[in-house]
Amino acid sequence: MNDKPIAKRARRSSGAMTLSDVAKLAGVAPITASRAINTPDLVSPQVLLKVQDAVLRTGYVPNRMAGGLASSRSRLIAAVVPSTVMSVFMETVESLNTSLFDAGYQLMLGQSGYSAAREEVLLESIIGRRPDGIFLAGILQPGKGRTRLLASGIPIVESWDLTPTPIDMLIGFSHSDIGREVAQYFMNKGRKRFALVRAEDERAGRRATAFINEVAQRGLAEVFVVNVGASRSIKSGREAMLRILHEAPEVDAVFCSSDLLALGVMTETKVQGIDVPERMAIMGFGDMPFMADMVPALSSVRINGGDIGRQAARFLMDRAEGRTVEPRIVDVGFSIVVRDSA
Amino acid sequence: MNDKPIAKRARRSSGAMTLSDVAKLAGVAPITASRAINTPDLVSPQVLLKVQDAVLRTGYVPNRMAGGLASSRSRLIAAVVPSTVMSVFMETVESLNTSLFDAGYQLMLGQSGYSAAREEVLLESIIGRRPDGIFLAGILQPGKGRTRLLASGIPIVESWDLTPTPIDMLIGFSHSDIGREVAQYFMNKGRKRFALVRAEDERAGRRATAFINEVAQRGLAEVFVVNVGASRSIKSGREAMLRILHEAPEVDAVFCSSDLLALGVMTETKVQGIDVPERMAIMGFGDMPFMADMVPALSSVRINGGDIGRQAARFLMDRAEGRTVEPRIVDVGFSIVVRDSA
DNA sequence: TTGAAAGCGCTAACAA
DNA sequence: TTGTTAGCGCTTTCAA
Repeated sequence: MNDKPIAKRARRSSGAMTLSDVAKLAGVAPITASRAINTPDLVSPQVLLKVQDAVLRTGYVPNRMAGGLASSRSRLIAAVVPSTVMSVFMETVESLNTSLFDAGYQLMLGQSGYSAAREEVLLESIIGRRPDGIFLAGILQPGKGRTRLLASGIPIVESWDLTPTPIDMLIGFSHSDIGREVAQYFMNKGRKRFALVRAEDERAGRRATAFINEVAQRGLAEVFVVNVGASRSIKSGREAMLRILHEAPEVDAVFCSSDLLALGVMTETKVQGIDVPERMAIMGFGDMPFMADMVPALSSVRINGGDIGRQAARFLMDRAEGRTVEPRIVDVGFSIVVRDSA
Repeated sequence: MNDKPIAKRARRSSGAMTLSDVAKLAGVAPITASRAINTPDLVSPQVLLKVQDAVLRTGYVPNRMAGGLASSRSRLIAAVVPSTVMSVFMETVESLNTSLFDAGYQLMLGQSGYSAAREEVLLESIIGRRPDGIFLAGILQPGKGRTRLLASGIPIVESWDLTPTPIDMLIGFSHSDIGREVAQYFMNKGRKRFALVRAEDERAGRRATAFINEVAQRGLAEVFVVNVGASRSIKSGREAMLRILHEAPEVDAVFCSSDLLALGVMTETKVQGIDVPERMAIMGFGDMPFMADMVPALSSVRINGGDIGRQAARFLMDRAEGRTVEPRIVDVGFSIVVRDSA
């Protein structure tokens, strides 16, 4: 359907309506049409009407690439997440997207896919779009990507963790605190022998370490750890539970690094006829929306992902619009949601 | 110092490195630097080296807004989905994103949030970015949005459904066929009395209607329908099962409009001590990644979402790069994945 | 193989 | 309140 321009002279217009077309139709200068559209208060009512009419009649949609180039403001925000399917970050992305959209910004989504090399290419291609801000699910480790980001001067929100040295802004929580508090919770409930089912993930590692240390401090037996690698599935959780049952049968409480793993652990206890929580307490991480409705309902560590997204949107837009942001580091905390399983 | 009589205006450069900076450093014209970066084959090896060196030394990242404006090619693809959390579309978005990224495109993500008004604003703001293509999760109903999209001339892929009149390209499957085949499957297994647990959703409606018609054609008792409205949760599924048990206790097979609903239905059967599948067969829709690992494993209708994303990416890029796409309508079909629950 | 010129469509800066 | 002018940073066109 798209016909190529068969012009002899070098016309390379895209063919879409432009601001000049609208201005001509309204009988004003392009800049006046621009004002009528973007800052209607600065324009007389008559002109406003004429321009609005012209916009309607032409079906004009402003070209934001041109606008962005001229104003150095793209009204684009980029978000980088490891994955988008069944990911604990999507609640944050959704609320970020909604907040942004309501304020006239758009969201570009990048997947780093848990690969550092890919992340670096991604970051470069994001910078190329000159977004007004970048949201990172996680903290960027020192390296080329971090250096480039720093050099770009683009407002950045890192998240989902705490560090004294963020690139720019940070909205997160302490993984060590989580590990410690879950261990305390279990011990206060009288649990004696613990297992950890965790994915190969740096943050999960810190929760695990804090959990293990806390248990050690109270002089209880060593924590039995199952590392399921990259596979965060229910299936891995089931296999992990099987290993626990065989290799550390006296375990009476399991802390999992994700809800899906916890669901797998719980599924396997059911299959093996083990009572939850009487014989085995189970705690997940992430509190996916439906964990409350499982039977037994899964206890989990809840992160308010929606809140992180909203705050990130505000930070980023504040900075994009020249306002200063204080504080630059926000700890949103977490909560242990106690349900049937623990 | 300034010997020119005419005062210079304030610069409004963004401050970032530009192609001219690189060109100057390399001792060539900007256009030559551009060629060295974008079409290295058209440039002599010596020039290539000098430019690459200059890029490295300046940390230059091309401004894609400027490039897009000049070339009318944004290398941006937009995707519109109703929701991003626990959504059956995310597998498609993820594969779309990956395919696109590997070919040098980027993805903008829009959420329509099941609201037509919001969708229209979204579509307009998407068009403003002049993306090289748009992916729609679903089929766009006639209206202002559809008209605008048609007028924009942007390549479009609609999906997840079939229609003889797509805006442009279409990758989908038949919801009626699904309803019919699931009914047949149940009946062939000797089931006699059916229930439908469905969300308020047009496509779920068509699956339901086809299911009901097929059952009626075989002269079996009327299908008991529970419409859970907008709430696609496990909780709704549990409540629906409760209603079925009270109001239509002879039901021996349930077809749900989503896996989450099916999971809820299955959870409630367990609570009520009802044998699955002996006494009650359950079939979901969507085949979420972990349904296979539940106990009992949930039977479901599987859509190859990854394939839809990959094909959509190819279609969109083909069109963006001036190739013609045939066929414009692709039926990717579906499969009934038989596991324990049915 | 390289370059000069002329925009792409818009807005910042300045002027009236 | 409205308009003129000059770019934003890049690529297309045309020419050498």
